[in-house]
Amino acid sequence: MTKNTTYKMTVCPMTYVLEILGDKWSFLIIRDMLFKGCCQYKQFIESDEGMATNILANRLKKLTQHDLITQCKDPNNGRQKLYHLTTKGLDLVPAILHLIKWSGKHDSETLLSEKIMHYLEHRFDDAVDIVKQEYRQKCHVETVN
Amino acid sequence: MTKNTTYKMTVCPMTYVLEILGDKWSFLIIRDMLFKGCCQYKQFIESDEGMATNILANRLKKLTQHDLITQCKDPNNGRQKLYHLTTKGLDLVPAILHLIKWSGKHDSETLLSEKIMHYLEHRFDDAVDIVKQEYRQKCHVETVN
DNA sequence: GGGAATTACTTTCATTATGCAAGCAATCGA
DNA sequence: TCGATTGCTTGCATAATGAAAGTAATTCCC
Repeated sequence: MTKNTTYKMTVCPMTYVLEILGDKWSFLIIRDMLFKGCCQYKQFIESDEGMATNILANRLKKLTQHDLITQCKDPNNGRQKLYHLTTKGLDLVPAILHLIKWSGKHDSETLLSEKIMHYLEHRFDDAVDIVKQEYRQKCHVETVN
Repeated sequence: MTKNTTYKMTVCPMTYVLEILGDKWSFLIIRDMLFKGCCQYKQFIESDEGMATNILANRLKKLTQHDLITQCKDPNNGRQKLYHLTTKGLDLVPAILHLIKWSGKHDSETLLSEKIMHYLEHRFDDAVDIVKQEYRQKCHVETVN
């Protein structure tokens, strides 16, 4: 199949992803895990956006039920739970980076640095690898320490 | 900047895109425009998902205000309006295709054909081009006829 | 060992969004 | 000119959301 072949993309369902992530908060939770290293309830609450506690609990449960994240007790502090992205969750990285790229391109007040923007535009696949790799390292450090 | 350079992706805002598209319906409207060729109010209403008329009107207005779509009168039928994606709207194609790809991969009941799935996995950039190209052709035909 | 602090929720209740049904105005075809 | 089509808008019942307060389990500190 070459690029010039007419290839009708007719049936393209996306209700599944919208069922799980079709709201304002779910994507932000995953973004905070990826880029801010959030893995505790407290950290999400303290994050910029000001999510209500009940909404956070609701979304963490939903994301867990759909196997995008896992919950486990912090071995060093029984009060705390640790939340981590699963492989299924990490699979969202390309989609999320495209959404971020789009935001950076079309939001005149974006906080996205030109450096990162440039990287997303010219080395997208590398960016995906880096984000995943950094996340896995972060996770490993946090769960082992 | 090579792939091996540690490149911290720390500031990655996506509130802008979620402000506009952070709900169940907005993405579906754009998907219907891209893949089902919907460009009239009626067509969106008749589409699978069963969107309420007030919600549709609300979302079309919002997407228009944010310049993702344009509205114009059908020159051949004054009762009808035609809705079309702008360049800014079409810029969402990569993100949407990744969301569709993710849905196809992780939804056990997906309707996405293996053929398209394979294409999304191995020729993603071509898929983006094809979808955009097909949409532009469709648009041209519809607005000129 | 006991009281205060921390963490992760849950509950309550006011506000907002959604969804269905019906209505309305402009346009068109006969 | 009259009914049908199209693209909305309105009213109202129901569901989701959000702020504030409460709760239970654990840990820290003396």
